[in-house]
Amino acid sequence: MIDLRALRDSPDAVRASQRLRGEDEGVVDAVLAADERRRTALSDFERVRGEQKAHGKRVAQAAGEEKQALVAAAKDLSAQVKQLQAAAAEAEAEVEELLRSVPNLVADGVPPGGEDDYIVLEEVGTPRDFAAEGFEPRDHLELGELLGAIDMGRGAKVSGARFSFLTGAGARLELGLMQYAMARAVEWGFVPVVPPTLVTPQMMGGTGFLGAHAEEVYRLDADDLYLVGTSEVPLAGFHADEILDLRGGPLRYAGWSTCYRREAGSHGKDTRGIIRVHQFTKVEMFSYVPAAEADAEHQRLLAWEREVLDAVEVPYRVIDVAAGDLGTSAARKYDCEAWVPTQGRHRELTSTSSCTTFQARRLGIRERTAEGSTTPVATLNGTLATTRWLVAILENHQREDGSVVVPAALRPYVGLDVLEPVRR
RNA sequence: GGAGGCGUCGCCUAGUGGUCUAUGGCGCCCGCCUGCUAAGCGGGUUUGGGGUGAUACCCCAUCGCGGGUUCAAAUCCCGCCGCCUCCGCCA
Repeated sequence: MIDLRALRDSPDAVRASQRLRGEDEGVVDAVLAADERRRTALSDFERVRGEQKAHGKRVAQAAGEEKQALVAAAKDLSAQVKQLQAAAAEAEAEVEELLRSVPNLVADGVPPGGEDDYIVLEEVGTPRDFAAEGFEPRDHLELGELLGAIDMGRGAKVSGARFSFLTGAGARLELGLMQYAMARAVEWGFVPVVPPTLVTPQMMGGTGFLGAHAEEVYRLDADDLYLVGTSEVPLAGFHADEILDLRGGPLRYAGWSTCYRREAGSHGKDTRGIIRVHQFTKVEMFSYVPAAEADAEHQRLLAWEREVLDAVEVPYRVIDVAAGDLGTSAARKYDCEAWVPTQGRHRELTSTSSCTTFQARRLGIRERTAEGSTTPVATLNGTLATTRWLVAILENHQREDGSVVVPAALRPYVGLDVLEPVRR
């Protein structure tokens, strides 16, 4: 949720942000009008409520007939209070609802436009020239089947489309990758966390996932809980309604979790293999920092992502995501996309978002200021590893015989130097 | 799943319908006093919001959360959540 006071102060900044995102600007005037009504209604209620309280004290001290008369008058006041309170609550709710519908303010410098209007910041590494090496690369699923690592058929049998089994070398590679990412995060000072993956509507809404993309999340109707699509949700909720002490530096957590996504809007897209599945695992970084340090922390998260990408030795590029493709909560987002040889294009492996104070406002996460008051913190998140990374690792490190060389950094965690085809 | 108990400010705690502004202590902050770190004295110390874009002042809400009863609710009633004790069931 954006800052109501900031919207009052500079409505044009909010309008500009909405334009950049391709969203409705009219909401700004609607909020301003609703806020005006809210403040009037609140003043009315508070004035009469004050009268009622003062009157109540006189009732308490009176006795006999005098008391009877005072109670009669109190009934009238009580009726008024009830009505004014309801009106104030309604006005309050209206502002709240409108304000919640506004996505985060886009940061300065974010490229305008939609999904295809990203800016490439940097390209790292060089794709292998398989033609020069004299063989046609196999795609990740073909390799996965050769290696006994990925089983989509049985995934579909047991759970339906877009579900897979990782078996043998596939399971070892996945677990090794996650362990490696987690070990690095711990080395950088992150607190490792295994969070719950079922969360309340408050947490899902507070992190911004029940807005435009609500149809992407699984909901358990019987329990009114949601399955998280990322551990960002429980890691943000971890400190909900708390006042943090950030004088000693940012609070950083690295969550490992299974993630669930309905992929409702992507029918027919990436149906082969494990590029886009309903369930995968992920190691996610999450930082709580003073609002003024958000940009600096964002750069640090990006740098840490790149360290792990470098360690798995796949070519990748860094993009600055355009305004129209930011999530509800993000003010700025950088993605790292790995080269996938058989697709001849880059695919997202990591994504780091600065949510500035947007999530913190909704979730009530503040810090104590030097003056003694409280102020919302900034929250940021970034990917350190996901199941999708297996796609890039398998394809980029394959050999002509179908074996796959495990990146050196992962070998101690995977327990294998080379993944070999299995006999059937 | 069943029975009982509990939930008050950072911590502990008093408070069974109105009696001043929810007690009191610890801790913490400010000041005074004091011949070193102690003691004593005085004041302050939840959070959110409104007046109001204000470090002062005034007001409203806030006693786990949400409803209800009442002129009036921390207090009475209902639902939910959490913790503790016990019972049952289960990996």
